[in-house]
Amino acid sequence: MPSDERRDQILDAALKVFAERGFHGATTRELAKASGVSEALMFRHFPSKEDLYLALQSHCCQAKSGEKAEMLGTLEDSTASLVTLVHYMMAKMLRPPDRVPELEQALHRLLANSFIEDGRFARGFMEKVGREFIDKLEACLRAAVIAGDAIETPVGSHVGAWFVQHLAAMLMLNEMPGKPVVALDVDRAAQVEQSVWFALQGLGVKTEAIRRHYHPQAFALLMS
Amino acid sequence: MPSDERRDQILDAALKVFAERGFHGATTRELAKASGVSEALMFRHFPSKEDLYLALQSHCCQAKSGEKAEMLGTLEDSTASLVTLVHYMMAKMLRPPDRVPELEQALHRLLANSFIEDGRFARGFMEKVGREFIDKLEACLRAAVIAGDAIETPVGSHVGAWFVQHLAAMLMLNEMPGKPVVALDVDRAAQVEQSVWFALQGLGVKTEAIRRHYHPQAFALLMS
DNA sequence: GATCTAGGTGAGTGTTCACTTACAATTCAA
DNA sequence: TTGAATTGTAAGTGAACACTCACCTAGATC
Repeated sequence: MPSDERRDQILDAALKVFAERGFHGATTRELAKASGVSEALMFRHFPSKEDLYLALQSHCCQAKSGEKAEMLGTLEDSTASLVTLVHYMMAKMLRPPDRVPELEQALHRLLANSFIEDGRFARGFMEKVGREFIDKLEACLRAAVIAGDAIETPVGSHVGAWFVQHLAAMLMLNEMPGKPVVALDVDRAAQVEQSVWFALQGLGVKTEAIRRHYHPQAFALLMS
Repeated sequence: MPSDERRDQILDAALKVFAERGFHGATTRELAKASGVSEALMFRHFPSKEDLYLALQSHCCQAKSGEKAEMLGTLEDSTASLVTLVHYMMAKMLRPPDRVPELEQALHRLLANSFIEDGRFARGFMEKVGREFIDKLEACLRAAVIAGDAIETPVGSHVGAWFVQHLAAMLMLNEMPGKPVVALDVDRAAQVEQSVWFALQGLGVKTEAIRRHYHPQAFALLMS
């Protein structure tokens, strides 16, 4: 097999193993076995376990970037888009664990680990991948203010957009162990709906405007 | 030295080491050295590394519980208390790293690790320690609705209270690596202020009521 | 003052770790 | 057909790991 393919194959397998066991918890034997090659070959492609880990991180950054750009590009800057964006974000984060693709789950774990370590991977990832989302959300919020659907508040649009992202991230983190850490006594759909309301209200969107633009059932159908 | 004291001494030292290096990253040699005893003695008190880790988790749960109860008890259920609570929470999470006591920092890291693992520790901790806070916040929110300071929204008071807690947790997590993962271009005080606004608005508190009750500078003086 | 017990340790144990070496198989241009 | 480069591995290596064991020591008990 050509060198690049092998490399990618090793990286793909390593993502799962590192995500499951953490950097120190993963052994080189496991890593090699998971990618179906000998340890020796793995060490030829990546001179050390640490190098493999770092390569994996930049591999993830490149792979994920750009994926969303097209979807975001088709949305105009408006209150309706704002609602769509926020719902999309929350619904994505609150999917039941078996609906989250294995690779995405692994990536989330890697990101969470980075927060506990030096944060470098998470920082790089957020800058490349989170940015587009935040920028769009911000633009839509400003459009909503101009349209009279949202009021000006002391929460800056940029900061507010990040708060929404933070909330979504924590909702996901909460679901990451098999059993949620905090088990709210409402079902998933209601949790999505309420988190969307909370976020939009937090940004200063008027109650009446939310009611006008947000129809959770319609969104649910659209996305399934 | 009596057995219980030694036990506690080992646990205190282990908290820091486990927090810094993670479970797999921490070696028994380090753990013993940090607590100033031989490995042999450590293994007499805790039959395995895993046992030490588990003992540490329940030790933390017990130690922290009850600390806040008195402070919360003195607050009446009102809009003013709601504002106070939310500001207190956000200000606490957004302290500059050097103002966070070492033990608390370590506890936060342990909690974050638990989210990535099976979540059991975090779940136990939230149930014991988070509950009081959430209950109080919920009661205050209901009082605010009755007082006409907040509107009824589709966001349930219990769910809303947890969203506030989630946002606060993520703000902290964001600051956990030395350098914040997402660096917002406003200073800490403004970040606290804006997160309080965001949270209160998210809960449905009216703009006018927030403006009437929330005076960040006054709070800042009060708490320093 | 002999004995017992609980607190304490230096010097290991076998195992597993990240990483290496020596060497075989395949490819492919000259 | 050759031979240099690339792709691959079985079988190691020393170091570090979690954990143990034989043996101290101080002070209470009889």
